[in-house]
Amino acid sequence: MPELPEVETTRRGIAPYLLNRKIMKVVVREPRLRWEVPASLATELAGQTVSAIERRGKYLLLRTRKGTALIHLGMSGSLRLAVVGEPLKKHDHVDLVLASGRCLRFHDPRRFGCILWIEGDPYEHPLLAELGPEPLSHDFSAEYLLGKSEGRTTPIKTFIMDSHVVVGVGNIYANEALFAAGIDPMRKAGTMMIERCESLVREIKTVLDRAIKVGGTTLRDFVGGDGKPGYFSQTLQVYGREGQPCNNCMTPLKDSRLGGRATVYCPRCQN
DNA sequence: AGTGCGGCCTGTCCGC
DNA sequence: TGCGGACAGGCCGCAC
Repeated sequence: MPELPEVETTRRGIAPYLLNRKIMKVVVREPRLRWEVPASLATELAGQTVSAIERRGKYLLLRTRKGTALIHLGMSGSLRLAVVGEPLKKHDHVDLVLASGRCLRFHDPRRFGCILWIEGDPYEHPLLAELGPEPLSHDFSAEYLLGKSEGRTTPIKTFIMDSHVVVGVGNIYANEALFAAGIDPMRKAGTMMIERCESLVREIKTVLDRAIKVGGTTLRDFVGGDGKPGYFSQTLQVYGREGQPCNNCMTPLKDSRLGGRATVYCPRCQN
């Protein structure tokens, strides 16, 4: 389940091996991802040099002069640098082969991820054009959240997980940030006052920031390892702890479902 | 327009 | 021990 910190860690991990390097060949073993891998990916990306590796939300963009490979890791995807000829693991669906003798290997058991080929400005692509601000940017502020949430009746947790509001806040970090901010996940978004917006924005930034820093220590895993940096190394206060005592007040944590997602919170500390 | 839900997938876990 | 079913979740696309 790569969340934004994992995607950013992946970006940093693969960048040194891809930047200004030529993609010699693209091998698609299993095109049936969330969307079919287009034939144009192999025909157009082969022979191109990667000019930049960017991240927008949980999307990675491999930019070339001719176009952009847009990659999403979905729920179970990962990218790693394999040595060409290295035995394939189950669900190694796509290889981007480099001249160095390595290849960027896309692995995704559940196939919720995608790899698309975009020509023209990738940020005008429908998948990217309507996305909300980056959570770690100054555009994501208490004032922004207050304005955006006005009149909205959806629960605040569902709201902050909406990529059109702010990108990159997945279920785990939504639970953690709401606990840290002392906000009830079920609270209607439109009832948030500026002070609550301030603490929620602050905690979202803090939890993501911390996770990226932890991810940075596992960068070496992108070559020869399993390519899966983890948020599990950080202490989770509520996620997966339903029924256990709140670390703040010892009240048993409650769980419910919001938008079909596991939601865990402290009934005493969060309101 | 906003809200909520179905569907895509497979690995893991649980109960029988 | 083996088996089937529930569950997990990002995010689009649809229905209300």
